[in-house]
Amino acid sequence: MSSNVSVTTDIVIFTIRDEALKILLIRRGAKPYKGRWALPGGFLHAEEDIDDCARRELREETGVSGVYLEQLYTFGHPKRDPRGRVVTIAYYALIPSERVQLQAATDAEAVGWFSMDELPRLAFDHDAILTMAHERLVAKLNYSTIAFQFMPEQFTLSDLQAVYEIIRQEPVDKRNFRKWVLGLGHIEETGEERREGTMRPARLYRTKYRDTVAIIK
Amino acid sequence: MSSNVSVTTDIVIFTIRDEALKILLIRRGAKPYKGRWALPGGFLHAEEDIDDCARRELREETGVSGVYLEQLYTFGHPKRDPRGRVVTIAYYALIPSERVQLQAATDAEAVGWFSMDELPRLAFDHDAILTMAHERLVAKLNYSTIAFQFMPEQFTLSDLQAVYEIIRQEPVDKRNFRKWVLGLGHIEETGEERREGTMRPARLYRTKYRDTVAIIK
DNA sequence: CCAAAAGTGTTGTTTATACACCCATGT
DNA sequence: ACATGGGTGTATAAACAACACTTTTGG
Repeated sequence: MSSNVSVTTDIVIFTIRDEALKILLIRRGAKPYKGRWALPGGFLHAEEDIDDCARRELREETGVSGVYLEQLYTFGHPKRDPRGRVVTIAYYALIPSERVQLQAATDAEAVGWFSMDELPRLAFDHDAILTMAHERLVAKLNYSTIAFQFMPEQFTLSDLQAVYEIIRQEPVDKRNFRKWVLGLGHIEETGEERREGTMRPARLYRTKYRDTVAIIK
Repeated sequence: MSSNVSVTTDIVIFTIRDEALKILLIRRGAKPYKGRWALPGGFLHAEEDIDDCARRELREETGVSGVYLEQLYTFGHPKRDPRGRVVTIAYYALIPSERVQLQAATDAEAVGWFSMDELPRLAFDHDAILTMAHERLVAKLNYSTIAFQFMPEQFTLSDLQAVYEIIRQEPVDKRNFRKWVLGLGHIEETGEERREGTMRPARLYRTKYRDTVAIIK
């Protein structure tokens, strides 16, 4: 019952930062693909569930835990890793923008956030993994509450709208958006407001079902 | 680069038969779970792509090839197989009803088609795999042309409607269904008709894009 | 002429889209 | 008083859902 197949998990970590959708990459310090940027990930431990493996890698690379994590797809082309036969179970995670700071928990030199439109060449088949994760995220915007996973505890409707605009790469009508998102019944007013600079304060909202991504419509 | 993890694929094979959605199961002849019904599947070969592994298992168990096959999910709980650490990449396949006959290509005693509502107890975590596959199939009916994969070369609109009714387990309005399915633009008349018994002949259709499952609306 | 499935339109309801002005605040 | 983003409603178009009768055939 042993084999010459190794199993890893790789994680595509998304966040919203500087008004863009960013992905976390790490620079490889060892062969193969030494010096290339790659998705965080690593080998499955002996007695570890695969979800736990992905969570562990996420925590080790970003210091973040308790965020949305979903299995994406399993990649297993025989030649995808020059070292030998490695099957990787790809996950993707969504991190609220506020928590991005915790990235300092890891070796700062070797970690970076990249926009989808300024990606470096990636190690292994990680570009294919990343592309699929991005497609899944864009698709899920339309039929789930996945975007809420990017939000901090409290947020304004404009904050939330910005997430949709950034991921869709196109403007969203303010009134229609508010009608739609309030009609979902998945967020509620906190009663507080955010005062910022010289403008009218914005009402703050929170998600009613913090850890759940619901399928909608 | 070797490990004590084994990798398998398991396949949930759906077809429409006797006016019901059926799943192919095989009876295990060896321990563990000897005598229990299980999903067809088997170990990943050394130089084999994982999709190819699933295709091979499908062919070995049913004699069928060239059908719709899609990766479902990867299951890897450390205790899911009593023999040791086995991660399984689950797939699901859709077989046109006409081709079901080819099942005789395998050991007839040990193979059976089961309806979702009369399933036996299954080996391993195969009930969880099967449940997920079924949910995926039902979900995909609503936003893809996946149901066409159950159809033979030529079929009537009533045949196709029956597939939707069987999977959804509820009646579908004939006029709305026809408007919708013809409006998709994915099927066309063959020009032929099917005469059967003492009733008005039905027009025959074929799918325009035989091997593609399109995402719709 | 009967039985059985094939085929065909209209209406009302819900959902999505387009679009522009007033409000509250800090300086 | 002004600059900035916050907040609000209506009208049109499109998609979806409900619903019943006529047609064609073989016996």
